[in-house]
Amino acid sequence: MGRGKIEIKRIENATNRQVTYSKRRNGIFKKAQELTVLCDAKVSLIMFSSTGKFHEFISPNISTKAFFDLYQKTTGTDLWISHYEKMQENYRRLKEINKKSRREIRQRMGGDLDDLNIKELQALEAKMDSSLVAIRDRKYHVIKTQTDTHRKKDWNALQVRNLEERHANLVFDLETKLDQQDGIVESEGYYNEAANGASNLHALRLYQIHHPNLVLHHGGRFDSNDLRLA
Amino acid sequence: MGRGKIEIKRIENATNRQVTYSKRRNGIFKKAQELTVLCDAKVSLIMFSSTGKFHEFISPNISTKAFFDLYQKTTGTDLWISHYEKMQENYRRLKEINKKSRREIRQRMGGDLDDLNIKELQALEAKMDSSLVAIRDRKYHVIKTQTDTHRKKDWNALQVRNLEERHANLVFDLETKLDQQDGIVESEGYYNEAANGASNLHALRLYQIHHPNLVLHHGGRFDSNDLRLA
DNA sequence: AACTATTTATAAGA
DNA sequence: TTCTTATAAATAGTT
Repeated sequence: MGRGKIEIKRIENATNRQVTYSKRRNGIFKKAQELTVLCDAKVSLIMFSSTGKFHEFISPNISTKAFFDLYQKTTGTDLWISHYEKMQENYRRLKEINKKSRREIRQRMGGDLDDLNIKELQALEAKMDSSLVAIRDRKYHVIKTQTDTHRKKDWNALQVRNLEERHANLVFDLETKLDQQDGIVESEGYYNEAANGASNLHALRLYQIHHPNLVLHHGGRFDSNDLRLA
Repeated sequence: MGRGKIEIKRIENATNRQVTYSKRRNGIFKKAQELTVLCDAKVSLIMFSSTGKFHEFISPNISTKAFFDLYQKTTGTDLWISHYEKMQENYRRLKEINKKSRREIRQRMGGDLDDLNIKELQALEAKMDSSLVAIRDRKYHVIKTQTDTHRKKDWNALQVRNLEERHANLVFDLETKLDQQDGIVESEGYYNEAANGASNLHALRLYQIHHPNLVLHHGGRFDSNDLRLA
């Protein structure tokens, strides 16, 4: 439609191409606008020229975000899935770690012991015992370094400690005889994984670059109210 | 452009509207296609009719996903951010819970005790003690219910147990005297939060609905190769 | 950015 | 729907 018929192929002359782009862009935006109004349709028309200039038309009755949601819902496509999957994977990992931690705590609290065998129970007991010693050590340290107003309590505490020490030795001797196995269940290895999960997440942050040549046709108008640069 | 000029306003007759939509849709798709080729532009044209029928044209030299990435990059908009933020919030929460769990375990292992006061140390010790009792109970239970081939071990274990029981009582008595406080630090409250975090995440799963009236114009063609229903 | 000869799109009718 | 065709609209080439 013009002085002569043209073949639909890339216009090699850059100036001509730019001029044609500009003319036809207005034409297609007008068409989109008319379609929106005449047929009560929702239309999203986004284009980038060969020089990277951006233009958009979107029906006034919908936002770009809503349009996308509708698009994804309709097509069954999920444009976010790759991002989501990475994050969900990290989340899943963290949950797993959490579950293990909670279980470990429960066991150390004396619950959730039903599916441990003797070997495991003994290992757990040994750990607990040594931990208790450490906690008591710390407690006595704190008590000892307190002011003289607590002297009496210190004495009591030391009494407990001596008793416990003697007892611990006794237990140890008996346990040594009892034990037939060697290894101790190691269950802290997964903490490193947690740290990795966190740093991977960081890489998911989306960039936010503003393009200087931004040109917007916004819905419902084709007159000079459009925002234009260049 | 037709037998008569028309006013650009919603066509009230549904049949006419549908017919016009159909004709003009073809027209605008052709225009988009020509623009793509003539001007070497990237074009995304998505539309939904008033009856919800979906049609799309996208330039053959780009995917919808890539188009969107380009769109976001160019406009500085981030259509995913709200989804991301929710997930990040959950992730952050889970990490916090995890940190607490790990700290609690470390404390129960006898580490990380430096910033606990006497009160807290005593509470921790009490917990550990009762946990140890539970673990031992379980161990003896397992031992007792084992076959007769382990009878000798059982006997040893019982010896340990008796000793420990007597000792535990002794400790308890002394501790009772020593303690001045009443409450016990409760530190399991956040497990509930963990459960909530997980279920919130669940709600983030994206729906995947395939629309039965799906119609696709895919890039670069306007002949009968298009997939069409309806 | 305008002009205008021509092509193209399409409204109405079949 | 699809085709036909008179007419409106878009635009290629020109100024």
